[in-house]
Formats: sequence, C-alpha cells, structure tokens
Amino acid sequence: MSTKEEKFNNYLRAKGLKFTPERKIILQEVFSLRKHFNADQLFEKLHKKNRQISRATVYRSLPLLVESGLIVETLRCQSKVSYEQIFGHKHHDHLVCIKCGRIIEFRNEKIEKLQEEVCKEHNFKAVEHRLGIRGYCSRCLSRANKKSS
Amino acid sequence: MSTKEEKFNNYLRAKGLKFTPERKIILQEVFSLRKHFNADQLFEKLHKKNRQISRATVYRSLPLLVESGLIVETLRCQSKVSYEQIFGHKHHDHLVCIKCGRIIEFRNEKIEKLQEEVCKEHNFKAVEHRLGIRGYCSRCLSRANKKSS
DNA sequence: CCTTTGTTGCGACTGTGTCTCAATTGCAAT
DNA sequence: ATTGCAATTGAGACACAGTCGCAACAAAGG
Ligand SMILES: [Mn+2]
Ligand SMILES: [Mn+2]
Ligand SMILES: [Zn+2]
Ligand SMILES: [Zn+2]
Repeated sequence: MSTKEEKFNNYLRAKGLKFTPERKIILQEVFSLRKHFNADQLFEKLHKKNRQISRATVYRSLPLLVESGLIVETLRCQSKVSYEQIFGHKHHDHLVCIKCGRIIEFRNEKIEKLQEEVCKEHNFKAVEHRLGIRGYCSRCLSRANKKSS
Repeated sequence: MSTKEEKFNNYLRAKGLKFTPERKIILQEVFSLRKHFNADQLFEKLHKKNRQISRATVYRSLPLLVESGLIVETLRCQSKVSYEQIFGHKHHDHLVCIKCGRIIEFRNEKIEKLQEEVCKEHNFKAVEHRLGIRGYCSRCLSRANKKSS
C-alpha cells in the first residue's frame, strides 16, 4: 500500500468495484491539481486536456476517492464542495480570507489534543473534523492600512 | 440595545432599510424556532401559521439577520445552509453524529484561546470560525455495542 | 398630494449535484 | 476464445437550494 494507485485499487477491489481507465485518469489529474479544487474545476481541466470523461463520472468518482482515504472534502466555497489531497499530506485546518480568498493552512497539536478531550467528555467517537477561521489575511490588512494612512 | 427587535431595527435604520411587518414576523419566528434551522424550514413554519410571506422574502431576510448579529450561519447539512440564534446565546462549536444526526454543542475556552494565537502568528484578523467534529454520538455507540454482544 | 426609495410576491432562472437508462466494458468462469 | 454478468460509462433529464427581474405596493418626507 505505497502508491496512491495501489491504495485506490485496493479500495475498489475490496468493494467489488473496478479500477477503470476513467478512474485512473481522474486519480492522476486530482493529484496533479493544486491542493484545493472542486468537481467542475477537475472536469474542466480534464476537458481541456481532451480526456473525454463525462461530468457524471467525475462527480461519481470523487466520493470514491474520499472513501478510499486519498482525498477529503474540506471547505465549502460559495456553495461548491471543495476537496484536497490527503495522501502524503498531513491533516491541517484553514484560515480563509474573506476578502481575497487566500487559504492559509495551519496545524496546531494542542487544538487537536483538546478536541480529543472534548470528544472523550461526551463519549463521542470522532471520525473527522473541520476547523475554518474566516477573516482578513495579512496582505489584505496591510493594504487596508496603507489606504487609510 | 436590549431586545432583539431593537437590535434589528437599529441595524436596518443604519443601512437605510425598513423594519417591515414581514421582517418583524420573520424575526419572531426565527427566535421561536428550535436552535438549528434552515430557510425552508422557516418558510414552512410561517406557511403553516398562515403568515403569507414569500419564499424570496424569507431568503432575503436571513442575510439581514446575520448581518445584524442576531443569527449566524452554522453547519451545512446536506447542502442546505443552517442557521442558529446567537442573540442571548454564547458562541460554541458542534459535535455532529453522522448516524442519527444529533448535534451536541460544546464550548472550550482553551481551543478558543489557541485559535487566537494561531491568528496572531499569521497576522490574520479573525471574524468568525466554525469547528465541527463529525463522528458517532454516545447513544449510537452504545446501541452498536448492544447489537454486537 | 407627489416623489423617492425600499419592499414584496411571483415566477422564471441559475448552478450544483444526482439520477435514469441504454450501450459498453472488464473480468472471471467456462 | 467465448460467454455471462455485474459494474461502468456518457448523455441528458432532473431535483432542488438559492437568486433575480419586475411590476405593484408601502413608507416617509416635502
Ligand atoms: Mn488545506
Ligand atoms: Mn449550535
Ligand atoms: Zn486576503
Ligand atoms: Zn447518534
């Protein structure tokens, strides 16, 4: 279980599904994309590269990639579900600039630990979590300062 | 600025908007509803009570209530935006059971503080944040245990 | 009373995401 | 290699939350 292809294949086989050429291409493309992407961005990218894969197939494949543990659903940007790779990346949370859209990733062990404690207190078995902090990034703040001075 | 009516009215006036009868009714209904609700639930409730308020008006009013600081957009449950009151309630985060849908609210000061630190490190000015932990609640876990024994 | 500006309801529209279905493919057993 | 069969695909229709355009309406001020 070292490469992403193997991992995806194993997942599919275990569920009686097939590692089709379409799924192979989608897998490749997902991992050549920038970190945060959504279904239609992926579809567009494939379309431009003349890989004839239907929109339905793209939409159908993403949940499989999530289930197999290769990608994860992250933020919802303006009503679109956004994904990012987790194979080879470790978990992190996000700061999202509501002015320029910049996404800053961070990881804070203490917060992660405290979440575990909260779950224990409530006898809750966590599967995943998402922490998103929305506000203004440093660039947007300094630009705002320059203007007002 | 004590009652929610005053707060909403102040917000509206300040923006040159009006505290219309429809908005008054919507405000009342929002605060008589259970904590987490979405736009169409609110519309249905009003409809059943024979308050003739159009769907568009409901959808147009919710962002105003958010802007005025009376409610907040929380989780997105199955592609629907979900809101909850914050006037008279303090901020908290959520444990969401992916089996039964139960929502458990919690507040952890340490996590809140650590988030502030993270923001400071990145020169990020937070406006709001959302932490949602998805998993299995105590009830669903104990039911699963009973079955397997 | 008249004008201005915001508001409402209605229904048409948009955009994500899902589903149906006939045709095709992959795969394993003959 | 051939067959049988479930899984898969593409195309387009569909579902549905949310938005928009517009004409009629209401509040407020002169
Ligand atoms: Mn990320
Ligand atoms: Mn809550
Ligand atoms: Zn920014
Ligand atoms: Zn539960």
